[in-house]
Amino acid sequence: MTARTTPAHGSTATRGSNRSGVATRTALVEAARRTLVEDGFARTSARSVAARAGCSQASLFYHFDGVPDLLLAVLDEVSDRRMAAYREPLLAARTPGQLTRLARRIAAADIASGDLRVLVELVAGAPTVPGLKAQVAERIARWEELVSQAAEHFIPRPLRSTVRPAVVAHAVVAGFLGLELLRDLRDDDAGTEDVLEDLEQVGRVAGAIAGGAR
Amino acid sequence: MTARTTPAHGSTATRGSNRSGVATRTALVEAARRTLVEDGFARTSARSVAARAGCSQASLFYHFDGVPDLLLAVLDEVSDRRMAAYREPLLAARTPGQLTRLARRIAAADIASGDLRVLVELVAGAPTVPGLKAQVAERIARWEELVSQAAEHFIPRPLRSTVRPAVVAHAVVAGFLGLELLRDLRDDDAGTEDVLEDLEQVGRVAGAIAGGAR
DNA sequence: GTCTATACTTGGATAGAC
DNA sequence: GTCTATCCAAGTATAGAC
Repeated sequence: MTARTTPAHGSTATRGSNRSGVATRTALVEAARRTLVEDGFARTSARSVAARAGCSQASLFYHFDGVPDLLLAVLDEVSDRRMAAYREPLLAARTPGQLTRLARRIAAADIASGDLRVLVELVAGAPTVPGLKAQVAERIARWEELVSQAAEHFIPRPLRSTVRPAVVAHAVVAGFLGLELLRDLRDDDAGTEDVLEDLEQVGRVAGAIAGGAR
Repeated sequence: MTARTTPAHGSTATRGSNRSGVATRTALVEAARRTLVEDGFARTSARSVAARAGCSQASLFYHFDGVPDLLLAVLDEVSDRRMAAYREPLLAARTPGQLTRLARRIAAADIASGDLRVLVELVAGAPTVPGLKAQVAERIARWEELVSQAAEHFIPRPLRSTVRPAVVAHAVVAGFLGLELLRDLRDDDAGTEDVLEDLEQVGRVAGAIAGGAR
């Protein structure tokens, strides 16, 4: 149940001034993403999204099973794009200095693009929408797994039973989400900037101590 | 504008089987708190709260200026109670071991009572409700100040320009909120438990190294 | 103070024309 | 595929009786 709606496209023609079906579908996903970022989960309704996408509500329900289904499509788009961009650099990091610089770069990009906001809105809003919760949890879990793998390179084996990589990853993801949550509350990026700044300083020092500075 | 509604109570009598006005007011605050915890911000409506409080919607609008005003009363109740309970012990902590044990105790209590959930729901939901945002931000700021003061005892002076107490406090608050955000997503406390467990282990070791173990 | 009843608004979702 | 028109549910808020 709740299978993703993917209507068959009989003709691929983009006829005249009307855009094709796929174009409308794409526009809806992008409109929903922007609405989540700019107006928040609560104000992301079929009406508001359709208006931004420049189509009618009915089109939304033609292309998707409902609003939650559309939100899931947004999550997948953001999730896949982030994973593609960050997976390799994260696994390639070897010194604390590299890792913290990378973390800062990722945070800056995710904040500027609104991707982090999309994740926060969905994580915070999903629990009230029956089907969404599990789906969102799965995407977050994938992200935690990646961070966990990256963390393994930085936790000496004898410490791994005390400072477990998976646990560190959970804390890191929670930290990112929490920082974005607070950032929206004060719409002042300074707080997040400062945390990353201090973290990078610490990472730099740790990298130097570890010796393998490059 | 948007001043808190506090109707004058001419007679203090609790007459017959009807509870007094203050009792209804209190019941509404408690009902709103429970609704936030159990159903989330989105489902906390005048209807749902009044039903749980055992009174009519109209009573809610008599005692409060509207739903946001009621939510603010909930925030104050939770905020003040937490501050009263945690202020002294937090400022009294002197070893990392003490601090992490305390942090764990606080987290456990806040999760069990639902207070942390109230904070998360309000921080996440406030931005969409015009008046609420600034008020919630103020309460969170108070909490950050306290944590900042506690953190000063643990950051050696030469390090305080690199690891700024206020920044650490911001990160800590973000971490708590983020962990609770994720906890709700998977309704499985294990993740949070593990983070606090590992943190306490690290704190214990750090406390021993610092020498001042007690 | 508290109630019932009601006016008004917004959102999800579908029918049926084109 | 996309639209307009429409139905229905749920929310905020107020009026007026008691």
